[in-house]
Amino acid sequence: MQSGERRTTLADVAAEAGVSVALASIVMRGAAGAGAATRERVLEVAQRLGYQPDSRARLLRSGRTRLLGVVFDVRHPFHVDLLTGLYAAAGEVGYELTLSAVTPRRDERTAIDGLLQDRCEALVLFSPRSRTLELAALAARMPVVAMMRGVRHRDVDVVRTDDARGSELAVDHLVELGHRRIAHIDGGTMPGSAERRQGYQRAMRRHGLASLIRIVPGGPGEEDGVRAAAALLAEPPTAVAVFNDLSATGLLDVLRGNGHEVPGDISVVGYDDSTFSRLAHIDLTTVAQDVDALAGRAVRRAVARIESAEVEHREVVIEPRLVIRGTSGPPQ
Amino acid sequence: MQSGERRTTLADVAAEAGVSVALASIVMRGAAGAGAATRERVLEVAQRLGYQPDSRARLLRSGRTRLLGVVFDVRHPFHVDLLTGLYAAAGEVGYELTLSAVTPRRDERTAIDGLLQDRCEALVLFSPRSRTLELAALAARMPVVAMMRGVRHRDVDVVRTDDARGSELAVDHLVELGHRRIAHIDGGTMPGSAERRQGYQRAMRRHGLASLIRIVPGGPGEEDGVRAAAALLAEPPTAVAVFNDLSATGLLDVLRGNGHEVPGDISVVGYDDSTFSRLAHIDLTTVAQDVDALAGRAVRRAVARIESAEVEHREVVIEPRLVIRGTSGPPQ
DNA sequence: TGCCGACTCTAGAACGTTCTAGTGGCGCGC
DNA sequence: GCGCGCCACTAGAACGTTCTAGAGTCGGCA
Repeated sequence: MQSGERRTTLADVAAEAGVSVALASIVMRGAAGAGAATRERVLEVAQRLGYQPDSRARLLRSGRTRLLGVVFDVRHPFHVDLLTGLYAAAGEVGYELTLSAVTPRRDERTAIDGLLQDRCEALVLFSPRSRTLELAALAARMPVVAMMRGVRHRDVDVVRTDDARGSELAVDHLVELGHRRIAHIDGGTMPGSAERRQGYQRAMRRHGLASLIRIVPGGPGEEDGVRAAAALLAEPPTAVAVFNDLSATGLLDVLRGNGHEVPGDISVVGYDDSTFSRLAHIDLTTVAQDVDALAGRAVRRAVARIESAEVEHREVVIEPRLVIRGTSGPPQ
Repeated sequence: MQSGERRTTLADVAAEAGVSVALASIVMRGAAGAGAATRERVLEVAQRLGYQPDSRARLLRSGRTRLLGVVFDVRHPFHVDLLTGLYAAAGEVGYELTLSAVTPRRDERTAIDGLLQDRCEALVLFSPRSRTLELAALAARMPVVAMMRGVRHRDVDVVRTDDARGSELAVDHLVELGHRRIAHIDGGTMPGSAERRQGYQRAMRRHGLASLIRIVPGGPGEEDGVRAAAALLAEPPTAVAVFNDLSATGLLDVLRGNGHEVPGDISVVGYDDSTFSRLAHIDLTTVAQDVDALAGRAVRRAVARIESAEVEHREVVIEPRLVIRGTSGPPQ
């Protein structure tokens, strides 16, 4: 049905309105240089014919796409939360987003390649797993903003939460409640894992608890929390700061399943403040990343690079915030 | 930095390889009509110059985009799960996906408009909230596949789970366990809500429990489950079939908070088998939608319409499957 | 009256690709 | 030795826009 009739083009509108294509273009773009009467007439005709500009042709000619490519991972609840902020931030500066998802069956390389063909003007990567070298190669071609991960390369911009500080907030909170034997389940090879681990260590030392430092290998998924819980329970601490909310959920489950009260016997603090951690049913004390700040800074940074403005600092670090809910309390 | 040097185009490759642009195009597309030696040489040059085809120009000329537009809602965990399947299904038939998200601050209309400019060849809408009339208007322009929602219009294709059957599965399971006083928390105005409600009613009648039918108004979110729980607890049933997993989670929380054992005092069955319902911590008995089947059928249907193949049935209905986990058991 | 500037409008090139319609050369069969 | 078909390849138009350069018109002012 739609295959037969060609879509209406600018030429159709121009012909119908009795003006040149160029003038019709001017009107459609809202550019200066068209009389009021003509403008109105062209718009009326466009409306009537159901004209929709062809962004491909438009962008082919103008060389600009005003498109930001975003790579996110469907498995990270936090990524999905962040998308909301990113759409809003991009809209404010007149840019569009084009999304490419990493899924269990679609890796980051594929996701990025998909975007490159779209000719977006900058790349925003959520927690990229790619090696610094690969990111640098990308950055040589177009502005690249890495989020939630530090990248040591002068061409790659970074917008992230102060993860070390986040971990410290968690530990400070637990110490304040009276805990001393506080363990940390880390994020394995995930971006941000090292920082959160170091923040934990630093805070423990600051509180004179260096000898009680205990780090259990973990990862980003619920199953990682489950596995870490097993290791932990041989000699249970009174509190645990976990790499992220998902892993914390896995831990919580094992704890409760084994008859440990939370927070009565053990307090648990997550990281990310993902939507599901807010579920009253989980009610997880957690370290919140400031979604709007992260999104806003990332977009503004990408745009600044596109428009080749001077940029002050390559790395933007956002303060985290502790959200106290039901899984943390004083030790017995 | 990237602004100075123009990106390498097909003409550059052709010049460097000493062939015409047309021939270079043939090689890059892998089309027939180029000698083996030439083919190899052109590919080598393209590789060396880091040539990336410009999809805009390519598609502008060929009129094809091989692009499927997908509208999903970041708030629905199930949508995100479904994306995984959709990417895989699209890849198999040589199509790409372009995503547009609905967020709390970006409505469906905006999401769809964004895609229209991308010139995708068909639209796949996850649980669309738009009125049938609007969907029909879209469908007049391009193939439209509505997922997880029935649409009564001959131009709109539908791929959905047999939601009535899903509800029946839930009720059958509960009856089999010995329950009789089974309530239903519905999904309000959500797509699929009416079908799931009717399935519940039908199953109750089939089991001779017509007089015990009890429908509590709900919705898709956790907060809807919380609200419904309040209404329910005035006179608690022994089991509840809930519109979806998120709402069920809200219900679960209130039940446990009020000292009701699950499944001891009350059994709860959700719907969707979203990733988080699998969290051991929630461990929700639920009705699973077949993600791969849904995704596969939706993509194949969209492609069939694009290539204007004859299509047998406008509506594809997938069988749901009951997943028994820890929130359902026999009544006391 | 003549000139200038402002304003509205237009013709045609350009963007990077694909597609159509060829050209030229070579081998083969008669 | 000629015609034919096939293969490798090419020139140039086409896609739907935007942009550049310039043309025409009109009013105001010296």
